[in-house]
Amino acid sequence: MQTTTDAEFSTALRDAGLKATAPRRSVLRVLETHQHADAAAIFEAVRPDLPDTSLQAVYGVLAALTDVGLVRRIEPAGSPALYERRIGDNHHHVVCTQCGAVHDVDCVIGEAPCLTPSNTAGFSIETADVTFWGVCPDCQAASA
Amino acid sequence: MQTTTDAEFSTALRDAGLKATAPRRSVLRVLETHQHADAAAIFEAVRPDLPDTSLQAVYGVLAALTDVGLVRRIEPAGSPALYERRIGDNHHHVVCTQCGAVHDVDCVIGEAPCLTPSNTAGFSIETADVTFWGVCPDCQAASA
DNA sequence: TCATTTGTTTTGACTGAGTCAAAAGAACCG
DNA sequence: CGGTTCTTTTGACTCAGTCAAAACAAATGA
Repeated sequence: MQTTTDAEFSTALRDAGLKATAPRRSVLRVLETHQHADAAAIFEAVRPDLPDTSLQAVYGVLAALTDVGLVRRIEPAGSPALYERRIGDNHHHVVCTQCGAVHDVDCVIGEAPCLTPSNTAGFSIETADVTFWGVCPDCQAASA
Repeated sequence: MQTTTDAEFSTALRDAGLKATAPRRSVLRVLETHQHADAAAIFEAVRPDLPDTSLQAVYGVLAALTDVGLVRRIEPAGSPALYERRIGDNHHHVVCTQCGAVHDVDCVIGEAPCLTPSNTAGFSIETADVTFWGVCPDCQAASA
């Protein structure tokens, strides 16, 4: 159980130029325990706290937090967008092709892997997404 | 202008275990010239040839072709699925963050880059998607 | 502390992309 | 050429997300 206080969340929000509101604090708190959650899951997790919150509000909060860089949005092919709070360390993700589970994967080689394509077709490259696809330990066990 | 014949497309389809039908040949032909096209664009390109074809048929054809490996499906975050016929060489893609243009990028280093994550969290890794994000030459020129 | 301004959240309608199922039709096999 | 199997068509439907306007709350400064 991590114990970031409401005051700390509020400070983080204000430092990012956002107003500190209950829905935003609540979403940040949910993201401490729910890694790689989609908007619907975050909404469900927030609801006990804030029963009057709507899914659309969660979308709005997530868009605001993503804009200022407090959360990161990932969109694996075939699933809805997922959000995570671990940011700034350029890590990647591995997705289970059977159950859809997502885990973090540290950088492949060195600090900024795969950021040096051989031919860039004239593009100025800014970032790279890397998504690994495989089978998670649970699904491996289930099929054995 | 590439000149794959209908007979050649038919053979390729049958070799893959599919029946050789007009919509499938037509989609394959469209993919020769339209790299990285989405289902709607393919549908439009196919329509002059086959006026009675529906978008749903195109979805069906693309799903069948993807299943047997004749085309590859990519899903950059924020755009609909794109399809391409260049397969089997493990290349990646660079997407323009401004206009959405997609170009191929050859493997970063060696033949199968980024396929060796440092910690796999117990997953058995099968493939890796790499998507680069940047600004294409046209958009660079437009903003200068 | 209160009023004002500005930024958020709520509400509800709407869109885009894609899936699903059943019926009609076309390819392949002998 | 006939029969079986695979495809395509048609149409309804779902899911994820966006958009706009009105109601509301947080920060600012008097």
